Amino acid sequence: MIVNKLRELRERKKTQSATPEEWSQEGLAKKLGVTRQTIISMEKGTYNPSLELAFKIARVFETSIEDVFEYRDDEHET
Amino acid sequence: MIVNKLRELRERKKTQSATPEEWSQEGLAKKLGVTRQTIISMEKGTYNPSLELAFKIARVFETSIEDVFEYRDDEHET
DNA sequence: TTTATATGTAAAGTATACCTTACGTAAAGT
DNA sequence: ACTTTACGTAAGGTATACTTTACATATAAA
Repeated sequence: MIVNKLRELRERKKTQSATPEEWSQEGLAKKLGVTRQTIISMEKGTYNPSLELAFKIARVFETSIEDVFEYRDDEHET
Repeated sequence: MIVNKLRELRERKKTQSATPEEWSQEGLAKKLGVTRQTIISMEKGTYNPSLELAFKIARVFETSIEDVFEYRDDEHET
């Protein structure tokens, strides 16, 4: 299973940025070229991004994929 | 677009391993819990893995996602 | 009270990751 | 010659990432 720090990273950017609207869900969606629904679902953990989107996210937050997303083995794997 | 070093990494493991069969396409597929078709398609570049599979791959090759996969912007993006 | 901004939910559709099965080829060993 | 191992291709199916549209709620500002 994959957990992410998306909301945390976004909120941090929002408070630190001179233009917080850039870091609303909608602003982030625009930066990434996806819809707001996609951001919501990822923040909720409803689904995981594709590898390509994960790369874009890491780039936007100026960090690595491994810093945004964490992979944990579940004991119940198929 | 995403490019990967899968084939290269797999071949290296194959020659360096005491048990090269482990690192055939089929052997790798078993390690990752996917089918051989999935390995073939990724090595060919036909499709990109999910983030979860990318994590598993990095783990199996004892390295990072960024070391296995590279993200390049194309000029022609939607 | 009205308007704008940010967040959330739901449902139906499209694109693609991944699976299953089946067949083809080439090399190496018996 | 035949068997095994590794690699490849093709086609149809399932799961899920992502889209589109529409509606709802809370807050802050006019």
